[in-house]
Amino acid sequence: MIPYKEKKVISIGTVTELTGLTERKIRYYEERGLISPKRTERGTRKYSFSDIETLMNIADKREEGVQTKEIKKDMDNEKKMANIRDDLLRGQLNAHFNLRR
Amino acid sequence: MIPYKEKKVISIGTVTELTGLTERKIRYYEERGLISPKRTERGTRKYSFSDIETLMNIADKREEGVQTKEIKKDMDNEKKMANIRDDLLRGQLNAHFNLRR
DNA sequence: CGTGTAAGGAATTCTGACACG
DNA sequence: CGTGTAAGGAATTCTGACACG
Repeated sequence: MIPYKEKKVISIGTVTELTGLTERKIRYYEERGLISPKRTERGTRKYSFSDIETLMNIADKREEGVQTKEIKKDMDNEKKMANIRDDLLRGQLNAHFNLRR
Repeated sequence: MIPYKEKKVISIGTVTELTGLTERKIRYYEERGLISPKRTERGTRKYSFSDIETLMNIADKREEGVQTKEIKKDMDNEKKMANIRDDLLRGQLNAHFNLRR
């Protein structure tokens, strides 16, 4: 199971088609730290399917009038929560298997 | 579960990096019917992760000296076998659920 | 048959800036 | 703050062809 979803291989032109956003917006959201495309040696941006999903969520939030700063805060928060959840789960699994030893 | 693997969004330059093949070879294998990238309105080729896997298999076969015609025959055959298998499975499932009715 | 290469054109992508608000 | 646009350069991609074998 290779993580195709996270592989950064899509150029910005294709992203505009997939998301309906302009290049300008996409680059601006990067500037604000909402997404982090990879750069080729030459400097062209490469996005993953995951980035595209994020961009579509951003587009929805922006339509609701949410500012990029707010969107970023929410996204960072979600990641934090996910990490806490994963840490807890890991801890429980470890405790479980340690007890069984 | 979106089929990222089949979505044709990768341009040929990225494919050369991912597969190690030259553009010439990639286009030639298309000419021989081994792969079928999508074309944008403007005419640039777009490949899927699935296409990339196919290309890597082709590269291996070519190194073994297998001709493209032979490779195509094998690939077509594999697809045929997969279809037969799927048809059989579908038939069994249908029979199963019909009997239960 | 399979692949390299030079050729010329057309579209892509990038950055920094000015604009409006 | 968020986005549009014109500007100029650099790299990408395409096709058809000649080459070698």
